[in-house]
Amino acid sequence: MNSDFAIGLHIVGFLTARQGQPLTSEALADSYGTNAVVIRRVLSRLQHAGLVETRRGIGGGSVLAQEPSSINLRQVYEAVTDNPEVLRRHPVEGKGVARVLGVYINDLCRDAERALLRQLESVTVKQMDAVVRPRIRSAQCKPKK
Amino acid sequence: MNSDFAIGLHIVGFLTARQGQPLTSEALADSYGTNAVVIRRVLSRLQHAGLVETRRGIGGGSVLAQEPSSINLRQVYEAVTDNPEVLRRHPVEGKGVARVLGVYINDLCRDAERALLRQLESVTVKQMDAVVRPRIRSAQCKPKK
DNA sequence: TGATAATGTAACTAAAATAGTTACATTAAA
DNA sequence: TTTAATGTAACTATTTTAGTTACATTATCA
Repeated sequence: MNSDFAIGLHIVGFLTARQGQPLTSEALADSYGTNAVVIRRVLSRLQHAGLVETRRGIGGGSVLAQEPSSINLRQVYEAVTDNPEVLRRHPVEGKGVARVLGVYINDLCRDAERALLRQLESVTVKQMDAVVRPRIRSAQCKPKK
Repeated sequence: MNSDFAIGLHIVGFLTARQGQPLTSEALADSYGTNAVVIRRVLSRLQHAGLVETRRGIGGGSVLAQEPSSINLRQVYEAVTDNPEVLRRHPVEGKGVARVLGVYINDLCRDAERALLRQLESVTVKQMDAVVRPRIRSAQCKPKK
């Protein structure tokens, strides 16, 4: 697993907090702490999945392409991930015991991953924003006293 | 994620099917299709977790150290894994938005992983064996007709 | 129209993770 | 005491990951 899911959530979360105000890949990169190209590569995937829209040129940048309430975190995960597997598969070219075990183990991995995806699916971007945004405000407006 | 979980399950599954007959790392390696040292490294972890017992010397090898019914697959997973995280964390050294998002995203990853582990926990080695063993037999005694 | 500010993307690099291998010390059984 | 096994360190090759440079493309605006 690479960092693309964390980056994707960062992008989506940040864009949502901005409520339609476009953010540049540069701003996102500064925020996440990486290079703008790394961000653009993830943005490109989010675009293809229809989760984000990007405009070039002066005043350009990215915004969410859908309502935060209609995007769940599994969609983000799948948008940014080539291969959704998080557990390494058992080779299945073997024979006899090896093959039988391989098939069983791989089915099992799929079940476990399904459970993970169900969990991600149960959270929408809107729900994420509802938790995150108030914390951002209170973090920015320095703790009173 | 490396292949250690698949290897660990292979080991445990194979040992269980053997019902107390020790298997050498060489035999396990041939079965999985790797080098015996790779197997021994995983065996070493399974031993430390108390899931497997190994004896050196002639006639040596490994056997299960517990009843198959009292081992679940989460135990195998945790035995062979340094870091049980399957989703890459968000860096959390940032400030403001980055930090708030990071904390939220990491909590979320933990929840998703918990769902995956719960799934693994729900399957015992005995249950695995109950599915796998019959298939091994029928694979060995060539399909009739 | 031309300067500017943004994205898109290929190509390269450094570092880390992964899997495999060799070598050899240790242990236990026959 | 020979033989067959494990334990483990050290090394290598490959792949993955993250980051970077470079530059073409696109859009805005003065």
